[in-house]
Amino acid sequence: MAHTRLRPPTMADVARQAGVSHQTVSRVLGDHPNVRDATRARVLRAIEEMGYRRNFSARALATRRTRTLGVVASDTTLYGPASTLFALEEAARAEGYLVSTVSLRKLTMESLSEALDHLSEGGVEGVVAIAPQRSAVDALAELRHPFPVVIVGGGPGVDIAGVSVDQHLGARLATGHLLAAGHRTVWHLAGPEEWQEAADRAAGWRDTLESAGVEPPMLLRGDWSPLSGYRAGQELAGWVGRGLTAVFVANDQMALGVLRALREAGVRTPQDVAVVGFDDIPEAEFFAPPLTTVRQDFSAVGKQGIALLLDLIEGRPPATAPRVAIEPQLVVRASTFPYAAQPDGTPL
Amino acid sequence: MAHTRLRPPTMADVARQAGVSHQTVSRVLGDHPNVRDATRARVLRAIEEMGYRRNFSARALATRRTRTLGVVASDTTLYGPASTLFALEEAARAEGYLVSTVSLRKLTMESLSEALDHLSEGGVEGVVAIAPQRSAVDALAELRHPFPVVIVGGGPGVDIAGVSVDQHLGARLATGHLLAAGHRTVWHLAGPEEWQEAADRAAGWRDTLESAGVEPPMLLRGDWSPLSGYRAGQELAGWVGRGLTAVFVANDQMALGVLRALREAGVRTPQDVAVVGFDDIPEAEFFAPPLTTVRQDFSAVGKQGIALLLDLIEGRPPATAPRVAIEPQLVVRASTFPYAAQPDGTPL
DNA sequence: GAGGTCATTGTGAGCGCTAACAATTCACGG
DNA sequence: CCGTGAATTGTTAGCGCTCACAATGACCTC
Repeated sequence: MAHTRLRPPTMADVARQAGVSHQTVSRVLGDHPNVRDATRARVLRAIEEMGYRRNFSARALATRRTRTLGVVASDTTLYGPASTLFALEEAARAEGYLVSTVSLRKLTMESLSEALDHLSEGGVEGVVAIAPQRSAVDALAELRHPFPVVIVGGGPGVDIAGVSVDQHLGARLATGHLLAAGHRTVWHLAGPEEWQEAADRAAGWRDTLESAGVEPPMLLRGDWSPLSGYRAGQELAGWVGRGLTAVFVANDQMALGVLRALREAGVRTPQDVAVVGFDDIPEAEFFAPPLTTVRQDFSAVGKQGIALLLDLIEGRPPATAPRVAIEPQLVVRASTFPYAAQPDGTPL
Repeated sequence: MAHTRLRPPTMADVARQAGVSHQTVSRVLGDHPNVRDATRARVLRAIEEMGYRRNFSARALATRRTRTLGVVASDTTLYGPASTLFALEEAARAEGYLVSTVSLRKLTMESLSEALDHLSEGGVEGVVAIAPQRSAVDALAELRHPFPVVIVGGGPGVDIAGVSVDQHLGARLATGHLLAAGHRTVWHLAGPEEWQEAADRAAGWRDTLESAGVEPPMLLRGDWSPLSGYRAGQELAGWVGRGLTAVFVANDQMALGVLRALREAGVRTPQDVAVVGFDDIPEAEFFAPPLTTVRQDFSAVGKQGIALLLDLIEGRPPATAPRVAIEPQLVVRASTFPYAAQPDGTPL
C-alpha cells in the first residue's frame, strides 16, 4: 500500500467523526484517565478509520518538547563508533526519543560547529557527541549551544559530562596479561596522539610496565588503519631476537596489519611474538591467528550516555557521576596463547 | 560555554529589539530580496546579540515541512550498511535535510512496522529503508505509511522505488575474472537465501558459468559471518584436488573465514585455490593473502537514494528510473593473482 | 504636481496541537 | 427529589512561525 498525498486528517476531523471535542481526542491519545470507556472506544475507532496520526510539529510546538536527540559522530564505518551509534539510537528509542544523526568526515572545530547548528535548527533537546579526539572535546567545550551535550569516548579531564570505557584499565588488562604469561617486556603500537583513547591506552600500558619495574620500550604510533599496523609490524619484526616477544596494539585493525607483517617476516605468532589488540571486532576471532583483545561494552556506553543526557535535559541531578566509566574485558585467544580454542570450539 | 536554560527569545523579541515587525525578521532569515540593507543589518545584529534561533517546531507547523528524512537500517555495524547509512546522511544534509535513524536488530514485519511508526510520529517527510532482505522488502510493500519510501539494496522486482548496486554484474566480474585466469570452474559460497543481494550474486555467478558452458558446482551457503565462512572453508578444503581451484565468496567477512580454513588445511592461496570476496572492506587488503574483491560505491547509492526520495516527496517525476543500479568494480589482489602489489606498493 | 509603479514594511489569520479552566453530567446520600 | 462532589467533557487561549494581503513610502513620468 503506497502513501497517499491528500491533506491528512486533523484532530478536529477525528473529533467530528467521533462526535466529541478535539480535546477528548487529545486525552485519549495522551492516555488520560478520565475518559469514559465508551467514548474512548468511539474515538479510537474514528482514529483507526481515518488513519489519523498526531501532527508532530504541532504537538512539539504546544508542548515545547521535540523529543528528539542529536548525535554527532565521525568514522562511523569503524566498528567502535558504529557500535556506539547503534547503542545510542537503541537506548534513545527505548526512552521514546527520536535520534537525528550527523556523521562527519573530520571532527574539526568548524565541522563540529556546523553539525551542532544543523541539529539545533532541527530542534534537538540535547546532543551526544562521539568525540574521541581531544581537540574535538575542547571544541565542544568552547562552542555555544542552547542544549546540554554529553561526550562519549572523550576520556576524563574536561568539564563536560561524559561516558566512556575505562581505556586505562583495558590497557592494564592487556599488558598485565602479557607480563603474567612470562614476557619480560611489552611493546606498544599506539593510536594517533590526538585521540584521548590512544593516550589512555598508552598510559595504561606504561603504568603497568612501570609498576612491574620494567622500563617501557620505544613507543610506535599508527593511525588505527591496518596499513599503519602493517608498517609498524615491519619495524617491530626488526626487533625480534633483541628483546621483543610481546606487542600490545591499540586496536584490532592495526593488529591485523602487524600480524601480516610479522608473518611475512617469518615471525610466528604467538610462538615468537605474542600480540594483543583492542576492540574485539567481529573479525578478530578469525585473524591468523585469532586475536587476543579487549572487548568494550558499547551497549552500556549507549545506555549510560542517553541516561545522562536525559537527566541533564530534565534538569534532574544526574543519577550517576558526570563522568561514567565502563569496565572493559579481556578476551584471550591464540595470538597470545597457542592452546586457546578454535572458533568452532575445538582446541588448536 | 555551556547551555542556558532560560526561555529562548522569539522572533517577536528580535523584532522589538530591532524596531521592525516579526515578519521582517522572518524575511531576513528567509533571505528574501526585498529588505533594505540597513534593516537587514539591524535585524542581524539583534539576532546575534540575543542569540536567537528560529523555533523548529513552529516553522515546521507553519510550512507543513519538517525537512526531516527517516532511515531504517539493520546490521549497522557491518561495513556495507554502515557505509550506506553514512552516505545517506551526508547526501541528505547536503540538501538541507535532517536525518532520523532507526537501527533494528532484525528486519521483521513487526519491527519494521514499529520503526515506520516511530519515524512517522517524528514527522519525517519520507523514509529510506536499507532493506537487503526480500521479506523486508515485501513487508515494506505491504505496510501503510503516509510518506514515500525508497528502498536501498533491495534488488529489482518490487514496485517500490529503489537504488542498489548491480550485484549481478559484480558477481559476473568476480566469476569472469577467475575463469579468465584459467580456472576450469568456480565454486560459490553464497549469503543467506533470504537476502536479495545473496540471490543476485549467486545468479550472476551461475549465469557466468553457464554462458561459459560450465556446469555450476554445488553451492554452499553461509550467513555473512567469518565463522560461517570458516565452516564452509573446511568443507571446500575437502574438494581440493577434485576440481576445486577457485572460490567466489559472497562477502569479504566470509572470505576471511574461508582463507583461514584453507590455510589450516594446508591449502595455499592463491597457488592451490584462488579466492574472491565481495564488498572491499578496509581490512580486505590486509588479509592473508590480500583479497581480490568487488567494490561497491556506497556514496553513489546514498546520493541517488536521497535524490530519488526527494523527487518523490516533491511530487516531481523522478529524475532517474524508479530503480537505479550502481556499477560495482573489481579490485584484484593477491588472493587470485600472486603478483599483485603489496599494501605499500612493493611487489610481492 | 497628479498619477503610477515599484520596493519595502506591517497586519491578521492560521498551521494543529496541548494546557488551563469552565461547564456539564453522573452517582448517591439525605 | 435535590444538593454535592467527583467524573467526564467542552471552550478558550496560546505555542512561534509563515503566508497572503494591505499599507506605506520612495521614485518616476508626463
